[in-house]
Amino acid sequence: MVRVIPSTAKHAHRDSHDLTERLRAAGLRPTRQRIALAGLLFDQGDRHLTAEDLHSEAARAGVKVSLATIYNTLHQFTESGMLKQVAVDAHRSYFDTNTGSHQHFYCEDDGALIDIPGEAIAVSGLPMPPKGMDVERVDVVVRIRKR
Amino acid sequence: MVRVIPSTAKHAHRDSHDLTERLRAAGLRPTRQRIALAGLLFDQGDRHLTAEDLHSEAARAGVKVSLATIYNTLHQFTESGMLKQVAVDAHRSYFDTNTGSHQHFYCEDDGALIDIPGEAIAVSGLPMPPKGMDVERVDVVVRIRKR
DNA sequence: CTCTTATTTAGAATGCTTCTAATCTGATTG
DNA sequence: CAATCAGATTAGAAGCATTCTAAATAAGAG
Repeated sequence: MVRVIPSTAKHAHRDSHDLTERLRAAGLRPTRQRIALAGLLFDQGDRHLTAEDLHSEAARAGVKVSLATIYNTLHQFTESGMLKQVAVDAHRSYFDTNTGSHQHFYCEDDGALIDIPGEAIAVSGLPMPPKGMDVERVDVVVRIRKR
Repeated sequence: MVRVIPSTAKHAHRDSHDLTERLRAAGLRPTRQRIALAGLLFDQGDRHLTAEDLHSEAARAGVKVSLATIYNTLHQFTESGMLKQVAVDAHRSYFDTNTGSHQHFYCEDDGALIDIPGEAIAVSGLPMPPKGMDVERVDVVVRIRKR
């Protein structure tokens, strides 16, 4: 009986190459840790996760990475525009792999975030920002809870 | 020469009485600490401040209050609707004495918050919340920075 | 005034994040 | 391909805001 090489092997190779290029483009050395974390972050659609989430996910995936590196990497990815940081609650800070313009439902019961597509929503009547200041971005958080 | 009783004395008395009633209405015993903190919080218009801000303000005003009480009080006031908590940044958590519907500019350079009146701004195109959930409130944060 | 219960408090504990200094690795050069 | 060196990673310490704990204090009822 022939053991079929899983197709993920091929993907892993292709992805790893893409990720390497992506890191280089961001001015970051494609190290083992950064490639692994980028794989976890970007290989499964839009995600919202905390530093701790990513750390345990890496552990589960058998990637040995220190918590310090998790933080460094999340911040570097955020600075280079690969991630967006979402401040939703004094207690929880999420990193969002969807860097496009979009907004969130925030469930106060369990802390879950749900994307709201950017096209769906519109904010009107914004006053001018104070003199000498530019608008960086507009965040909308719709706080919801179980009825 | 007659020493005139400062008019603030009269106000202090009136305010203190009002505050006492307000605390009672919220189901909170009007203790020395809560009355003093309520005075600092509500006697000077709309304010955005952190626990640490209030603590040092109390110290400056000669009111002896522990930090634990500051936190307890801020949370109790928030639960009873006298304050609103504003999550704007992973690092800074503000309490807002303006509990009406309004939004904020957030200056990423220095962490300052500036009110945007609720009437000015409108959010349209909000999708329905997931089944069984109610919208609690919609927060808009306009992030600005120096040009 | 006494009793009961809520409140306050100092200080310890927690949790998340950043810092430090040492070690290691990726990339470049000879 | 070995040496080099700046950049990256790491364990653990440190930092900071917040919460917890257990004991002391103060408010309100009777």
